[in-house]
Amino acid sequence: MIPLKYLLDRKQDVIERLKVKHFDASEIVRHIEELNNLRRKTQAESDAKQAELNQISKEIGYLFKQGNKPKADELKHQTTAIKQQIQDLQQSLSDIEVKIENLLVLLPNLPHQSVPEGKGAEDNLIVRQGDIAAVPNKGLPHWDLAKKYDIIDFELGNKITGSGFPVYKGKGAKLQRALISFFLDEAIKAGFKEVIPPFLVNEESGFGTGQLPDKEGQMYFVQNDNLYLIPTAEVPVTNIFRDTILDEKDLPQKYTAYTPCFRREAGSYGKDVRGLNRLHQFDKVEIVVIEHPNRSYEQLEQMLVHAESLVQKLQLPYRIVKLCGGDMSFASALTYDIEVFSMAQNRWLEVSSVSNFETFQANRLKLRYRDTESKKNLLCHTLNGSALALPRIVAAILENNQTDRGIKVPDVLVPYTNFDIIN
RNA sequence: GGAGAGAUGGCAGAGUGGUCGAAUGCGGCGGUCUUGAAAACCGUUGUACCCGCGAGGGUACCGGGGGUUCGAAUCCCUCUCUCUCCGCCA
Repeated sequence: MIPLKYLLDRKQDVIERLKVKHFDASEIVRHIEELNNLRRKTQAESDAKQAELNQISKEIGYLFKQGNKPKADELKHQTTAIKQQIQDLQQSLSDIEVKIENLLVLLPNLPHQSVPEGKGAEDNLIVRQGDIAAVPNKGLPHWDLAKKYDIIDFELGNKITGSGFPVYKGKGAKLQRALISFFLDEAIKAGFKEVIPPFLVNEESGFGTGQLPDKEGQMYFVQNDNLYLIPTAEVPVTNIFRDTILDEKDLPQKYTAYTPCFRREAGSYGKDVRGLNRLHQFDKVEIVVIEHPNRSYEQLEQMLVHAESLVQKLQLPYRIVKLCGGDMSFASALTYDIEVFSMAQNRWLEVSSVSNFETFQANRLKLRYRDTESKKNLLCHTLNGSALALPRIVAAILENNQTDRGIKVPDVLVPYTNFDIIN
């Protein structure tokens, strides 16, 4: 959510920048400005009436002490009308505030200056690309390999739960565990603190990171207890810092967490959902950083380098793209995707998304730091990235490492799996 | 799940209807003293919003929401959470 003050201080700039995300904000901004003027006027009136009532109440107390009951009773009568006025003003004030809030949440985050123009994925900017020459020419897609070596059972998952909930078996299960441990260990080496958060969150947390109110349909909801299954560790981990004021010297806060992720993925179909490409439940190691606004873009680059180092160590062919305005998420100011190439599917698979949200989440979270110089509480910047999501990494490993003898396990994983071939 | 107790500022902890945004202690910050540090002493120390160029003024907030009252941290209702005991349980 864009902070109200920021928005009103630079209306024209906001409207211009949101055009990069193909969002026309002019009507909403105009409406918000109107409502805000009304809000200020209403609060001023309400405060004045309150002050008046407080004054009278003090006098009544004083008169009672003096035993001047008649005078006190006389004053009491005056308060009836004032109280009614206050109640009415308070009611309009809260109505106005709700209206402003409802409009503010409609505005996507402002894209960073460097975000390229564009409609969709085809307009993303390729930042750098690894070597894909070494990728074997042809081979089986991972869903065939999974069956051949009996390591991932999609049918069985269908029976137990439904599509998109695979069962990992034998070396397939061990490979999951190995990847999780490897990713966590690498994150810890890079200075991230490991946490295991809850896998269900309440409504406040969903709102804090921006899943609620309008991406409700993407999350599984437990009605009896009013809880949501997390779609990513970003939600519980970032919410560690909800309603928090940090010391400036405590920035950055760098966290990593492994969690399963649950996504309803309503509306997906076709080749996108084949095999491991898009699941309802999958595993991911996430990195989350709370950073000083002056350093958040530097931090974003470091996080990208960290995620990139993982695909390098796994020796997977990859590229990094900077998302264009049309392909970016609602809450992000700048996003890099890391994609690995699968020759068997002949396509790029997104395995990581690293974003800077600037103050967009922090504003909702009320996550601030105390500025040493001004002594003011200012909004932090929040960032997060996958490091990494497992399913497509597994898909790429299976597809790109297939040999006549079986699937070759990447060297860095062997200490974790204790086997070097899946056959 | 049943019974009881509780929730106050960064922390501890007083406050049971009026001058309480809240005693006191600790912590933090600034200063005096000191070669330096500690101790001691003095001062200062919550958040948000509104008005104002500013100085400054106003309003709200004592777990959340609602109520009683001229006036609520204090009384009532309700929700949430914590603790103790009992039950159940990996």
